[in-house]
Amino acid sequence: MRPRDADKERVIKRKAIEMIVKHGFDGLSMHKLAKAAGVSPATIYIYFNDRDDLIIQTGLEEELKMFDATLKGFDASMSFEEGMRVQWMNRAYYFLENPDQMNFMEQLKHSPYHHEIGSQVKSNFSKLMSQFVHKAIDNKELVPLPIEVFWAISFAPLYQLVKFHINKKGITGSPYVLDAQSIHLALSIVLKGLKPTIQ
Amino acid sequence: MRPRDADKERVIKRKAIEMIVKHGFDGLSMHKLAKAAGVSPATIYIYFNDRDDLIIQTGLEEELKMFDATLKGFDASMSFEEGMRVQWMNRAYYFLENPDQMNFMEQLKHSPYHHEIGSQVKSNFSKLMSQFVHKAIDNKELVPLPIEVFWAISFAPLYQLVKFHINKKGITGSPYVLDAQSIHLALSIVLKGLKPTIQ
DNA sequence: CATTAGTAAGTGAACGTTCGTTCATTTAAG
DNA sequence: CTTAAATGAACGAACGTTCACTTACTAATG
Repeated sequence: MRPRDADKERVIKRKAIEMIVKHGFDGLSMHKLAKAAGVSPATIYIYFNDRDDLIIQTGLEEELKMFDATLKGFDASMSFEEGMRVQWMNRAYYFLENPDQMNFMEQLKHSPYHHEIGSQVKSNFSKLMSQFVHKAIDNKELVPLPIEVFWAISFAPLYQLVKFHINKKGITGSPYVLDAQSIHLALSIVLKGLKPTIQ
Repeated sequence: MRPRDADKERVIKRKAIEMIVKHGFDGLSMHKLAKAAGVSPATIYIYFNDRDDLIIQTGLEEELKMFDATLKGFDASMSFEEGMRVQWMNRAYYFLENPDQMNFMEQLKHSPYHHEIGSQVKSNFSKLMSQFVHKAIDNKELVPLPIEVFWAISFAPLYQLVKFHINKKGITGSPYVLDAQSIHLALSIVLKGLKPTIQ
């Protein structure tokens, strides 16, 4: 028996991400992908059932890598502020170092494929996050709020800043580069909003 | 001379949005769009140069409508808190009442078309916003920050909450409905973070 | 007011191309 | 020797776009 070439699957996925980032889902054709990956079109169908499966599998793998990076050094028992800092920095560095993967995941999240990637990974992650949030609320380190409101306020701003950076354009359309100072400033403002006021 | 049917262009754009929301940019074919809009494929090319032009023109029109709705009752001379409240509520209601348009614009923003819709509208809007922000900083109603950091903290959370609502799924994957209470809670937290602390 | 000439809107069929996928065959590793 | 990986050619379907043609509205004409 002949074994599968693990490299081949990796190259196919990576090239698929590159094509989607450059030309959108429209621009991902199996013929072009095969050429870019240096394989026959038929070879792709050894590793994936069809085009949709390729996209979804690639999305799931990237999601897993992203969560792994996010949770490096994180522990649900951390103080609220420290846990937030770890997650912000993990995310910021991962996104800035992997702009294509970030861009691909954002396209995926805003496409109809979104509904098909409700994974085990995501479920485990949100449980951990839920623990972290409820503990922080109980400890009066965080104002009481629904988990979705917490998420939106905590992380949506970071994602938005990174998107400005990756697009190289700010809100006015002029060139934009995200620096460490802005990340820390944004985080401190978010934390100020989220922490209960001392009476 | 025979005049153009203004309805026809509107129907084509609306159906294009519906198809993109349901099936992504992949799912927008000129043949299917023609059928859905009740016209011949060739008719679409009377109103638009090609498929890309159709998408971009539709995006520009929606952007204009969105900014109009956003700025209803807004004035750059308002107090920071009141201006923020007006914009949050305008946006929230417009998005919740026009989920397809919101979804379409979000797909567009995260696609490669993004680079092609740097419009006059957007430029005017960001100038107005810039005035509002700098005035608020001068008046010590707002901590000093780059406009992109302001934007990310101010509005990204609202967009995220609306997306949860439109997808009918929260961060955990369970059903989610956004209510007025959560909008106000989120806004108050954002404002708390953005306002300078009184010493 | 009725008729007509002119013009752009609107059409269905057709174009060549590219699409996703499969198949008969070859290649290479256990 | 066996078996699955890997292939290039080929499939029908669908794609974006165009073209020769008809329709319907405007405006000039009498």
